[in-house]
Formats: sequence, C-alpha cells, structure tokens
Amino acid sequence: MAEPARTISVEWGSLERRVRSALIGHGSELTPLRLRVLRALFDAHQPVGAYDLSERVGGEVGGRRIAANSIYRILLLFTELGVVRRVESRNAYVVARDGDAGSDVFFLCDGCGAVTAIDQPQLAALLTIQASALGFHPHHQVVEVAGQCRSCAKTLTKDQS
Amino acid sequence: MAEPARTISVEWGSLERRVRSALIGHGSELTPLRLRVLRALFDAHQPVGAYDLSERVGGEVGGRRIAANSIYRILLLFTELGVVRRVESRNAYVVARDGDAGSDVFFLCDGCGAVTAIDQPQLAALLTIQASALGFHPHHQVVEVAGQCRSCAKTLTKDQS
DNA sequence: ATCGGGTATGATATACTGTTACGTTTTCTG
DNA sequence: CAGAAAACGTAACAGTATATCATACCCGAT
Repeated sequence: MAEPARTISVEWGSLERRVRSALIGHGSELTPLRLRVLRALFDAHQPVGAYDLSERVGGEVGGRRIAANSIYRILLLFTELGVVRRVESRNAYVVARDGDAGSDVFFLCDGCGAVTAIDQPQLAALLTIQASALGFHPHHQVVEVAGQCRSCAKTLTKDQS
Repeated sequence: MAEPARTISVEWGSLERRVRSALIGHGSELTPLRLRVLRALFDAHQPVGAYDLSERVGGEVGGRRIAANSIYRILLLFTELGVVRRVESRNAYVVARDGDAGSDVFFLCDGCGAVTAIDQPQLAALLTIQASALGFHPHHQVVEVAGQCRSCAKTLTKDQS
C-alpha cells in the first residue's frame, strides 16, 4: 500500500475564510459543528463518506455521536455553496479546490484513495458543445476517472515482478 | 412532465445476440433470468435501479420476487461484459450502446429521466492526456451530465412564462 | 421578561443500495 | 448414475440517504 498523496491544494486558513463568507452571504453562519465537519474533511485529504465523517467529528468530542442527519444537512449546505464536492463513484465528499467552478475532473486512486482534482476547461467546453448539439441544458457535470496514481502504480508493478 | 424520450439506440434482436455471444465467450450462457433482466433494462429505455429492476422482472412472472442478490450478480456480470453501464450519479443501470467502449458520455435528464449516451473520443483523449501528465493509470471513467433534455426544457420554459 | 420566529441540531425511524455467507437446484459431463 | 460446476434462492447484514418530529438557542418585538 502506497502512502496517500496530498492532492487537494487548499490552505486551511483561506478555506475557513472562504467558507465563512460564503455562509454569511447565504444568510447562515459557520457554526462549531460545521467548522468541525469542514476541518475533518480537510484533514482527510481524500474523499470521506458521510458516516465516516460523523465518526471522525464525533470522535473529536469525546466519542459523542453526531447525527447522520446533521452531517448530511451540512454536506448539502456545503455542496450548494460549492465548497464541497460529492464524489459520485465513491459516495463520498471532498473539499473543493479554491476556484473550482464545479467542472473539475477527479482522478481517483483505487490504491491509496487519493483524489487529484484538476480544472479542465477544454473538457467542459466539449461537453457544452455536445450538449448544445443535443438541445440539452446542463446544470451539473460529473467527470471522474478511477485508476492508479503514480506511486501506487509503481508499487503494483514491483509487486507483480 | 414531458414524455420520456427513447434515447439509447439499441435493437433488441442484435442486443440479444450480442449479449449471448459475449456470455458464451465468457464461459457462461444467457439463462432465462438473465434474459429477463436484460429485457427489462432494455424496455425501460432509461436508467433503472437494481431493486426496481428486481420488481419489474419479478412482476412479469406473477409477482414472484427476484432476489436482489441475483439481480446484482447479473448486473455485475453484464457490466463486466460491457453490455450494461452503471450510472454513478443515479445508482442505476442502462443497456450500453452497441460499440460503447466504456468511454461514453451520459446526458441525464432530470425531468423525464431519459439518458442519451454518446461516444466522445476527443473527450476520452483529453482525459488520457491529462492522466499521463499526472502519471495516473486510468482504468475506468465516468462522465455524466445532468440537466434538462430538449423537450423537458421547453416544457419548463412554458410553465414559467 | 417573555413571547414568538427562525436557524441549527438531535433522535428516531425508515427507505434505499449493496454485499456476504451459505444452501439448494439445475445442468453438464465422465 | 455420480460428481462437479454454474445459477439461483434465502437470509442476514452493512452502508448510504432521507423524512419527521422534537428540542435548544439566539434575537428582536412586545
């Protein structure tokens, strides 16, 4: 098993500021629970499921369990604000890159679970063109590629030799 | 609500032949249950969940319920053979277009549920290039666009006027 | 101060999705 | 026919998501 690579480049400080202002602009605020959820997601550096997140957040506070419910509500809020993205092929969630307009491509490593998010405007453009040709009005896109990251691929090759 | 559009262009006869030979090449066969699952999926003309499928297939035979288990096994087999694709953002399954090499783009209508699958080699190429640049070895890609199809978009516009 | 409203969270239940383990039936084949 | 392998069933369970109702808290108006 290769070591998880840190792949989503987000600074905690700027993330917190960004989320706080997004929430305020939305008429809400960055409550302690929301902050803890955001932090747990940030610390994971990879997609985390809602229930896993619930345990992580609860664990911080002396094992007190957080209602799955609340986690989902917070995840919904965060995704609506664009600060968190759902990884469809994993049923999990990650912190969005700063500047991610919702058209990022996710490269997901089966080995270490790391996710690399990149902006790919040409790809988004292709999809838009294709959609127009179909008379289709897109409002959300999912582009996810599963495979092995560089280090996991190396490890695998050695193992097989 | 607009009428569901028929979007996946597959002829039943050729589909059955294709699946049968794929199964035989795999050392299996097209059993009655597998045939009924395939048919139900074909008739739906849109993504269908596993449990929904279970009911549809069971309903044909006097309400006898088909084990979710068997449905999943068959779906797994079909997806391995490439005759069925999983729609990640819907937790559902559709018959693959003939010639779909696994790199199709799905346009999913939120209104009528219809799915339009198209081949988009340029897009696959873009993803491959990007993967190489990252040292990433892809083995599976998911490209799904949610939105409104032509007719549902029209209906919506009228409703709003 | 307290009443009322809104926001946030909890508690509980339930639905939906997917997997595992094991047993039975069928079919093929020697 | 015996044995093996494939196909399917049954049951239990794990994981993911939502619905509903109750509660805590803040804050402004009375």
